[in-house]
Amino acid sequence: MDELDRRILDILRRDARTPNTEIAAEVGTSEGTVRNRVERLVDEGVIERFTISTRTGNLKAMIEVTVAVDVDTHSVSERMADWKDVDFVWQVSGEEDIVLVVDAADTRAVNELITRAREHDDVKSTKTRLILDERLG
Amino acid sequence: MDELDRRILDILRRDARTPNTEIAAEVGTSEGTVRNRVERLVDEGVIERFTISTRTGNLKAMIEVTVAVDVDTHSVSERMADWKDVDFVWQVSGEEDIVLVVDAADTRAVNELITRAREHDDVKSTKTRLILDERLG
DNA sequence: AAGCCGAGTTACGAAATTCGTAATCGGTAA
DNA sequence: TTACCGATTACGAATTTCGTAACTCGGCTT
Repeated sequence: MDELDRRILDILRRDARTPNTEIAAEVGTSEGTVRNRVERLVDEGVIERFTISTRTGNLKAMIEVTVAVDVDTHSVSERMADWKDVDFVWQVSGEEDIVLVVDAADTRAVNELITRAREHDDVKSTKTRLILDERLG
Repeated sequence: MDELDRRILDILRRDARTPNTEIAAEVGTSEGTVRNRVERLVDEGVIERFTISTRTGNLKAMIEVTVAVDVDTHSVSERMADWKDVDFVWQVSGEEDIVLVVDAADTRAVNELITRAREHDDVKSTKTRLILDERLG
């Protein structure tokens, strides 16, 4: 993870479809080097995945979930990751245990997710924040 | 935004490098159609950007920030988005006003961000959660 | 009903990119 | 110095993307 890697990552974060040839020109090296390094970064897990950020609905939100103390948060979060409209599931430190980041069509869809979470036996409470504005770093 | 669009988005979310030809085969249409639709989805803003999710450091965290009531959270969050290691800046509803999602090398780097936030005149308080585990939806 | 329009889809050759692989380079240890 | 190893570069082949023109199929007008 040297400076060259970081510059490549910055470019890909901004636009993951940037061709290796163009990245190479920008950072002053060859296509093959960029290709090798990107491949290595993926292998090392630095790049978790190539993906898209979407705004399919009008509404993004964080649903903070508290589960009972004797629960395996790992398996709970694994199941929640499969729920529709869920972008991320984070196990976090702090008052709550799990945070769902969701991107839904409308408030009804968000409410469905909240309900679904609350209906879960292991879930003690939820707290929802609407994401009013998102800025990418 | 029909079923075909949604299937294409699902595939791209899983791997944004999937060739149009492969997507077309999977959803049962032609390369051109996939290309047209992806282009349209980008134009409509449904796809915000092609990007990578990274784990450059060992530590991800959420820094929840409360700012003074008379402050323009918009401009504050805009500046914070430029800070190093910051992936997202969200303006949110709820007790706190802004949430920073950060990906840092170590606790020291996270602490630097917290300090930087707290030194900001407009920031009244911060609350940090470590992200112990991340699962992609 | 015939004709027409437009959005979406398909077809296909050209351009660009990715990929496989072998040669080369640079630094390091023996 | 020599040998060696990982990283980089070079280059032809395979694949993908791109530009564009033809086609399809509803719906609408006359």
